[in-house]
Amino acid sequence: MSEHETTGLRERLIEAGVDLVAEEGAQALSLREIARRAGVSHGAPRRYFPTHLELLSAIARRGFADLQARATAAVGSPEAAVGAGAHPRALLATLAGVYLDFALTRRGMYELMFRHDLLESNRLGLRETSLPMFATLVDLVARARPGADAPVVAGALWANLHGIAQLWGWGSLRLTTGADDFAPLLRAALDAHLGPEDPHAPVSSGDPGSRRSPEGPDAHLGPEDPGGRLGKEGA
Amino acid sequence: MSEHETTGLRERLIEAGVDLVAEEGAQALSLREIARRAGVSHGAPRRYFPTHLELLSAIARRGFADLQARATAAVGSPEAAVGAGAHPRALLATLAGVYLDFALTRRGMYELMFRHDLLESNRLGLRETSLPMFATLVDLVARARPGADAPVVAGALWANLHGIAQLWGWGSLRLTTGADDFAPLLRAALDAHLGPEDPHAPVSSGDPGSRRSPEGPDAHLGPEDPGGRLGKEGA
DNA sequence: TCCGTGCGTAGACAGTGTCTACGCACGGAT
DNA sequence: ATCCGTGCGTAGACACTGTCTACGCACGGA
Repeated sequence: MSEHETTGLRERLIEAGVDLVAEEGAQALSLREIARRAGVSHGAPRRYFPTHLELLSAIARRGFADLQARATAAVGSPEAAVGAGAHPRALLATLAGVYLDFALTRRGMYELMFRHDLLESNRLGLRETSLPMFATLVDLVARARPGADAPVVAGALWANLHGIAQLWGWGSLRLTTGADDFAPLLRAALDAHLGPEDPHAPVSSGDPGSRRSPEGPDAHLGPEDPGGRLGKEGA
Repeated sequence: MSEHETTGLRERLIEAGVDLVAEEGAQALSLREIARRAGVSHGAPRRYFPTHLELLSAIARRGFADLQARATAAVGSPEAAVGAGAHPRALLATLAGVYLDFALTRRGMYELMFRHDLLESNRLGLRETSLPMFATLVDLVARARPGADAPVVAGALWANLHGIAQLWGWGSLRLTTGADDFAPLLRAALDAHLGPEDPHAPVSSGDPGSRRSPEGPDAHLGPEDPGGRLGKEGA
């Protein structure tokens, strides 16, 4: 109650939740703890979020927006990027790297985003928040594999990324594959769904250095970072 | 306290949990509700399971054993099956179908099995319970794609199945792909990781009827059902 | 017969989400 | 200038949860 409370309580609650899930994980997001962090009593959130799930959904929406911002910062608009000479395969590798990097660095937020028992995924446009990123995924897949059923391939690829993120996140894939990095799994998934290597790529076919794009995707979003105001890193 | 309580309380608690998760879902698995179902007081489970997570882990272990039993019932030992003339690609399709069928019919149990925050995944050999099935997966992948890095490809394929199971389970993939069945996604994943179609398959290449194996995997485990004593379907 | 030990009961405690009643301060109308 | 109403946060209650601890009861061996 002492600091700069120029912003409304609703926003403060969401930001407290974003901070809390980043620090303590998804299971620490109790209604009362969020209220404590925001400096209000446990009954206060009810004025803005009638139920616990709605508050968690608002927090998760920030995560979706954050991920979306990172994606567009990395690959930009697909038409513009492809028109500028970028290859869809490389853009997809970058996008997949951004996705896995998000899932494995912001683990609590990613876990919350896919805990559908904690979210009201059906209402409130929460599901629609992840649709634009999937649309760009479909677009890039359609360009990378012109003959295929793009939505199905994109869905299978998304499922593969999600599965790698989760199974790698808690160590199952590290145990079974013996690898100490998720890069080979990502490579395998991309090669599987998009073809082994870009066959008629005029530049990257003879350039082995371009293969490290799935390993170091953050090089694309370091300087600009237009999604900084979403998470806690912008406050 | 009235019925046939010849079995010990430990077993009764696990079976009550298996029933409960099948009927009400994973979030209904409270310690006190399981005790209520077993007809004992809320403090009784503590004698056998020092903490809630250990009881949940025991229940999840039943799920892993159940899935494993269905898998071996469907494809049997890989060496024997392949030796008997079966093709690894078809066996993998059957195995994947069994996996997805399990995940989508026993949804509560599958959710519990991969809620690592509810399980003590690191101890107690719970993680080892899923290793033999992954070993057969690696074996079949090694036979289906001799040149590839089998553990990595098998890991990526497993992640793909897991992702499809989860994303399809709560409707995301149905929304994005527009399909009303997960079969095209499963086809896409198998084609991606194992090659588009078995190139030198002498039988199934011209037989479109063999393609329905991912859609109807239970035909393999109807009669024998060696895993019947695991879940509630055997009691 | 007595004792000890295994096993389940019962109550307490802190914590949770939800609901309800209560205040308090601010702004417009009289 | 006074009064009222309404928005907003407080505080307490309720049922429920997981964990801990003390108790009792029945059964088997000495």
